[in-house]
Amino acid sequence: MQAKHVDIEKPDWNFKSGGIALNRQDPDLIKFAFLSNTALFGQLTINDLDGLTRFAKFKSIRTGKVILHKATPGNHVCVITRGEVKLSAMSTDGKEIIFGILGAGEIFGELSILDGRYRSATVTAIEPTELIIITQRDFIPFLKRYPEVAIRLLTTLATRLRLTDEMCEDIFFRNLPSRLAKRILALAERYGQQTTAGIRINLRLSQRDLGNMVGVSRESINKQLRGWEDRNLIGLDQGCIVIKNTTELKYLSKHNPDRHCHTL
Amino acid sequence: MQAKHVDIEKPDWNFKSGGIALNRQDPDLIKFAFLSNTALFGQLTINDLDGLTRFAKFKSIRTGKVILHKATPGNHVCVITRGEVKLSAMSTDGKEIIFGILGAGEIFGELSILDGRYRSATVTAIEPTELIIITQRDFIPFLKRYPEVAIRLLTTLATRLRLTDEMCEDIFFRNLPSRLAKRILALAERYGQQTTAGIRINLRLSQRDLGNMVGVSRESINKQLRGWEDRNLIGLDQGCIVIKNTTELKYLSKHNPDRHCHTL
DNA sequence: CGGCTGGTGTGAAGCAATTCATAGATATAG
DNA sequence: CTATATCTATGAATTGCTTCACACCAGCCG
Repeated sequence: MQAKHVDIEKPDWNFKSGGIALNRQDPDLIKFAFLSNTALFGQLTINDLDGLTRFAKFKSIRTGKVILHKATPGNHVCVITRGEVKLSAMSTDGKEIIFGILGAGEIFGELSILDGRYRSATVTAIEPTELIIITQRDFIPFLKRYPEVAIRLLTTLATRLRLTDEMCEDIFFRNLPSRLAKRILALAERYGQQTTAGIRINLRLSQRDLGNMVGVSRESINKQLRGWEDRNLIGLDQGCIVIKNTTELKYLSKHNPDRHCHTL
Repeated sequence: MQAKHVDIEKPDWNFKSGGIALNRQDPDLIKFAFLSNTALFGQLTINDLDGLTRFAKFKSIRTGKVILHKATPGNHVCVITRGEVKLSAMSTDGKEIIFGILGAGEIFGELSILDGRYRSATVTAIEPTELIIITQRDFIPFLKRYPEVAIRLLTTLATRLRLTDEMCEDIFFRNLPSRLAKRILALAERYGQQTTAGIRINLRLSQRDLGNMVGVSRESINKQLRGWEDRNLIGLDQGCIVIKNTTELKYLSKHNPDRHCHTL
């Protein structure tokens, strides 16, 4: 049964649960089941979470659909129950930068809730995605009532801050091969699956996406990947990258060469 | 009276206050006087703050001294009561990236407290600086006890996350002139002082520092600044940049040219 | 005081990565 | 089941910025 599609930006949600197997059960129970598995809201009882999810809604998003737009106002946070989303920004001339990818159990949209400013990035589903949407009205009082959740959220933001700091560093300090190798290894850390051929990254990423994650052009990614394929460092399996020589890739990623080393 | 110098990394602080006019008064009162003026701890009473500052220490730092080192463990946060510090990271081959500058009333060192990992950046005093140092042992329980402070800290982190995201965007999307113009205008926003010649940026920054803030070489900064000086967009006053034509600089900063526009 | 260190100023040479151009392969929509 | 995007592939031309090399200047310190 397909969930009714509702535009998240317009607050006319008139359904309580959608697109999930537990469709006909008590919505509060479903919300609890999801949230109690997240790092942020785990360790809380269903009674604790009641105040948080009273006005919460479910929503399903199709691959490729934008969930929220950078530079627009927003007053809700989203918890991902299924799927993957990318956080990104576009330049006026059509270039894109991908800040990161979030998956099940993770939260986004909290920045606008916290500082009242426009959304800092565009969020797009890159897999079929299900969300629980929590309003600011529920969220902030909840943080005040459960300071340990506020502190866990602080930890989450700390982690993200570290990641973007690191992204800046990498762009400054490393060249294309080093950045790309590092990113591929990071992706493998999260989406990698051991196969006979090597570690398969189970995430459909175009070369353009990869370029936007690392800050180089699509063509450069292509040439680098082909180069590595020729050297048998990586391979392709149905559009997914397979790492065949982790050691060498790690070497490339560690090395931050600014000269005095051929980048082959 | 010069405050005794104490190495912050070694926990042998044996003084309670230093280098400030109120030297001989009650240390708790001094701490309160400072903290109640900060965005984070304002609106709290001296009794509220007692639990936070029981083990807090003062410290003064001379210009150029490193306050804490990236990639080292740490279990204290610092509140700046006077001066300016830069957050930065170094590459293996000696390049530096400056993430930002913090001044009086602002806090740093909180990331390691929150996620328990090593310091994410090196912090260096770029002016004579005075700090209140708060231990993790005091800080975390305080956040739990005063959730509104935790939420204000969340807001602070949200702001910083936006800034680093924006930094990544700028490096991806903008070229040197655009980035530099934007940064200079941002500096003017904070350190600018209206003079007859224009807006004077009251902060001693070498061209190298400026380069490290926008991610280009010292030489490139030099050439760009000289170019703008020739066109009378900016001037120099005792090593400080003076903005003479804000309109034009704003135009340059907004324009994110990737071609089809001469960057002179 | 004279030597050293660190900042500024500027051209020439080099290069990593982009842009451009083009073509085939592969999806996705209608 | 075509048609229209979007992705991959690749070589040639271009370029913005870096690196290098050098000269000059100011402040600091033993």
